[in-house]
Amino acid sequence: MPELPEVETTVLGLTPHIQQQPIKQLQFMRDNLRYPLEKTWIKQIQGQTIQRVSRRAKYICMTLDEGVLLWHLGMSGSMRIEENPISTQKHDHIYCQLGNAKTLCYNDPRRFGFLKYFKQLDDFSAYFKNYGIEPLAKAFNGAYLWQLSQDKSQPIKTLLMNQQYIVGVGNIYAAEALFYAKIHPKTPANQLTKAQATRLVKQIKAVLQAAIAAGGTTLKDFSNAENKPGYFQQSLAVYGQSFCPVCQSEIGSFRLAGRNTFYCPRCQKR
DNA sequence: AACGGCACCTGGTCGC
DNA sequence: TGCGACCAGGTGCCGT
Repeated sequence: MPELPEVETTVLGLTPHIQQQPIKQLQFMRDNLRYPLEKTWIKQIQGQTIQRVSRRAKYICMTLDEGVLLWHLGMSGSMRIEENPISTQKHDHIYCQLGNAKTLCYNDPRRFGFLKYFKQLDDFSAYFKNYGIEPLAKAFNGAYLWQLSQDKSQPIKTLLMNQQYIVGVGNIYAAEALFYAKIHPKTPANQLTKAQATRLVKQIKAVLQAAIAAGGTTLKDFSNAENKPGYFQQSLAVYGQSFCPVCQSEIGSFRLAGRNTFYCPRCQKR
């Protein structure tokens, strides 16, 4: 799913409906998402107010009076707001009724997503200790990526998608950014020139921002808080495409670390 | 340590 | 129309 732009879209869409709202009722329709949902959370969470909604990496964070709710959308998750009376959908797993009579619904066909409740902020912070830099942060620049890459021989695409180094970039946006930067996905990270690193960072930021502006990419399951799809799939240059928008060459693909990897053999020479 | 392989799930699509 | 194989935005464990 949901890479950074889809999570950001979800956060932006949810915020006006749920921020500063008390949680009146929390319902788990099943307890086996990727990680178990613990029944004891319900009592602890009900009655608390959602103070703030934010994104970290591919996670949605809801800061409560005490602790944080941490959501991950997995591959097929989405969240939407329903007005009373709510219309239920197949694969709705969590309902959260708010003080404003709206209901936050978590839907996830494949159930790779999850919800965690951290009562202690320290535990919440600790959860992210092995996560890397936010790609839209100012500190993420060409010099940073070049430095990060120096001791790594793995393909640059694999590095981009490793959340330990850079968060939020997944299979779609890694392919898109590498295409615009004219870098072959298999290029060993430590062979990037400084100029390439600078180009790549610029294109990562540009593609993520463009995707956020378009409301994310909907290949199949993703929808925003209004239950509407994103539009960025119309702007994809290489992911899932047949011909290069620049040179009209046939788009190539191969498997890299188990993921289908799209590229233009002419624009992205090794 | 770093990497590939695969499991976790459902559902859509394609070929027979 | 039906069935099996294969594929999908992510993550994490297990083996080499």
